[in-house]
This record gives sequence, structure tokens and C-alpha cells, in this order.
Amino acid sequence: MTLFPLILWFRQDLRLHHHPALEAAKATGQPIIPLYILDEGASDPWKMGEAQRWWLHHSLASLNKDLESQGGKLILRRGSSAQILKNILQETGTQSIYWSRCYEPFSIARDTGLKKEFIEQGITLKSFNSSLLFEPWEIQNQQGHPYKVFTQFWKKCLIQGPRFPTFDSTLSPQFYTSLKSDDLTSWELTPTHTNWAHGFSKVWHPGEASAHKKLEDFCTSRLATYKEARNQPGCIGTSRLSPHLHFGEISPHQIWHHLHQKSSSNASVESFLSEIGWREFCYHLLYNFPSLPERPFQEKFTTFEWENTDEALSLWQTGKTGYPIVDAGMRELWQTGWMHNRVRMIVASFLTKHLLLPWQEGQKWFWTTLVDADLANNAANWQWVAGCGADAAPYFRIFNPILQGEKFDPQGDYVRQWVPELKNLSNSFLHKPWEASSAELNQAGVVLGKTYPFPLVNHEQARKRALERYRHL
DNA sequence: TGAAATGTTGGGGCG
DNA sequence: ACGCCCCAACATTTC
Repeated sequence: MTLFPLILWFRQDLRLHHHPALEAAKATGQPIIPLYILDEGASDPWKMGEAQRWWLHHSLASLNKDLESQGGKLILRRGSSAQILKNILQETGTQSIYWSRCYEPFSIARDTGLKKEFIEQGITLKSFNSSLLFEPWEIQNQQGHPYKVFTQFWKKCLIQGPRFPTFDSTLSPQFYTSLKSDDLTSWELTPTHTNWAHGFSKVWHPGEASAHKKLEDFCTSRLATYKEARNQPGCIGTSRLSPHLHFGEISPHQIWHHLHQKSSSNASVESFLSEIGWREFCYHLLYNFPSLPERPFQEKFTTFEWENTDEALSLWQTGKTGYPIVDAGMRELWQTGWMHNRVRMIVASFLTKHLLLPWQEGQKWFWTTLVDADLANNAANWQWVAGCGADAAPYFRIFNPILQGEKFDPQGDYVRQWVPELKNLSNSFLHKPWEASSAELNQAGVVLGKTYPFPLVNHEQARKRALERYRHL
């Protein structure tokens, strides 16, 4: 008896281990068609950003290599998901499609439509959870409503405990390889004209194997000091797993399991896991409040009067605000597709409070420039900083970019790396070059207004203006 | 996972 | 020795 092949539709689960949909597919004994579809219409207006396209290219290449080593091949197709799935059903006689759930509103809409259409045709569709410890609808408060506060949410999660649906079985998969596939390079996911991603490849190695290596390295050498070191952008104190997590090269289940296996619970382990918890909370919010990327979670912010100056936005984007810690962050982002979390909070506070520019603008910029851009995390965290989100920072919590720099980058390693024109300035003025004497500036080779900008706004004045504006709410 | 303003305390300099 | 003031250090309140 010939078995029809089964489609394993990869989306944000680009790995082969601890993959519930793949396990289920293996268990059927049917030949598997590993498929990835580049569908650029479905996610409008949140079409994948440029930095993520770079990551996707390398992640797909890596996944294909891993599949080839097991006798398989990743089938690449471009176009409307529905049309391509239909084509393959016709080409192969496939009767079933397996996938891992996505949680973005546009993904849910797409998948719901596909389910309806295909189930009517008698096709078997099975969806699995491969990217969240807790389904966003699973965690509820006593009234049966979604949580709006992180602490309570995470407490409930920890009591409930995650389920581990599958571990890797010893079954070896059969792959169906006689399908034509696009050439990955023809998708032009990587830069074609200027190579803006030059700095990316020095820092990042997309793919499942390097995701695991990174987790191992983190657990052996940095986890113990995570609670303190995580706030210092000048040293590598965080896991830097975010882009791997976003693309599903590693799952939060694997991280959870690994941590509980290798380390006893202590403040650093709890602190790291609670960051995974924030990711869960963001998905919980996005699922239950799908307008999160577009509109303020707190309605009273709908009428907030944001400024609208393209010039300030552009100076912020390009790292020319005149505040060294802010500029360092924005340049790290541009050059590597990533920014340290502490600095994300500082630059976001600067945009929304000091410049009073809409958080949506910051969100958009992060969306195109971050390799770890994630709709849920991006939306929830921008709203958190702006003060209009769930469990948000209160409006009067305004980061002082000078103090933050002095506190978390005391030796100036971070600023000197990303704002090299200030590197000869002494620590005492590195975070506030405008206060240095002209002799001091001279000696460091700094000419304010020429080699490095004057501060775009005065901190005290900007703080007062923001307090005034927010107080009107 | 704030910062600034305001309040309190206690040691030491000084007449 | 004593009272007074200054101010650093810390605590509390406010935005």
C-alpha cells in the first residue's frame, strides 16, 4: 500500500528537535514534505522586516542542511499560503497538513481560513504548540479573564507548570523529496545592493545547532551571574537567545527543561526564567487584545497628543541625539540587528518621554531593524515603556539617560564601542560630553556640533515637558 | 524594570 | 563643655 505524503508546514518553528508537529508526523509513518512558504501578503502591515529576512535566509539554509543529513530536503515556495498548499495537495495527493501554531492576529486569521477551507475538502489538519510554555487562552484569573498584570500572571503559570508534550522519539522520519523547490537565493532575503548586514554575521549564527550551543554556553558561564550582569550592556551578560526563540530554532520548553536539569533554583535562574515569563505574558496580551500593535491598551491614551517631528525621529533612528547611551544603543541596533535590553528601555523612554514621539514609530523602527523582532514582545514592551500598556511603567517613570549610562555602563565600555568618536573622553564626562571643559574636549578630539552632536533636548526641560503632557491624561 | 524633591538624622567643625 | 550650623547619608514622598 502506498502512503500519501504529509505536509509539515514550517513557519516559526525552524528546528528538528523537540518539535511536536514533527514528532506526530513521524508517528504516522507517512513520508514527510517539509515545506516553508514565503507569503508576503498575509502579514500586512507587519510584513517581515529587513533584518529578519537576513536571519530567515540563514535559518532556512541551516534547517535544510539538517534535513539533508537525514535524507530530507526543505521545499521552498513563494506566494499565497492557501494557493501553494492547494498546489502541493494536487501534485502529491497529500491528505494531511501539520503545523505549529502562530499567535499573531494575521496568522490566526490566515490559519482559521485555511482550516475552514481544507476541512471542507476532507483534508486532515493538525496544529501543535511548539513555541509557548502556556497557551495564551490557558492562563486565566479567578473570574475567567486574561491577566493584565505580569506578577499575578507568572505566579499562576508557575503554579500550573508547563506541559511537555513531546520529547524526541527514536523514530526516524521518511522524507518525500521529489518536489520542486525554489532556490533560496532567488528570494533575495539578504542584502542585494549595499551589504548593511556586514556586522550581523560577525555576531550571529542562525540555526538550531548554534541556538543550542548558545544555551549551553550561557548556562555554564553566565547564568550564575545573570541577575546582576544582565543590566550591563558593556559585557555579554544576557543569553542573546531572542532571535533563535523568535524563529523557533529553540523552544521555551527546551530552555525550561535545560535549566531545571542543570541548575538548582536561585535568584539568577528565577530571574532568567521570569524573562521567558515576560515573553509568555506578551503573547497572552497579544492574543487576548489583538489591537495591541496598533492602539494603546489603555483607552485614555487614544487622545494623547504626541509630537510629530520627522527630524527628531530620524536623529533618534540614526543614533545622533547627543546622548551617548542612547546613540550607542541605536547604533548597536543598526549594525548588529540587536540591542541590549537595558538600553532598549533607555532609548524607548527617550523617544516616548524626552521626544514625546509616538511609541508606534519606535515599534516600527524596531520591527525593521531587529533580528528578534516579535509582534507580541515588540508591541507589549513599547506600550509598557510609553505608559499606555498593561502593567505599564507609570507615566512619571522617566529614565535619565545620563544616570542610566553612569549606573549601567560605569567604565564606558559600551559607549566607547558604539560611539567611538567619544572614546578618548574620560569616564566622568563620557555620558555627558557637553559638561566637559573645552580643554578636556580638545584633548579627547571631540568638537561638539561637529564630531558629535549637542544634546537634541535638555534633559531637565524635556522631563518637565513630558510630565506636564502626561499629567493632562 | 526611575528620578527628583523633600524630610530626617547624626557627626563634626566651630565659636 | 555646649549649642549651633552645615552637610553628607539615608529615608520618604512626589511626580
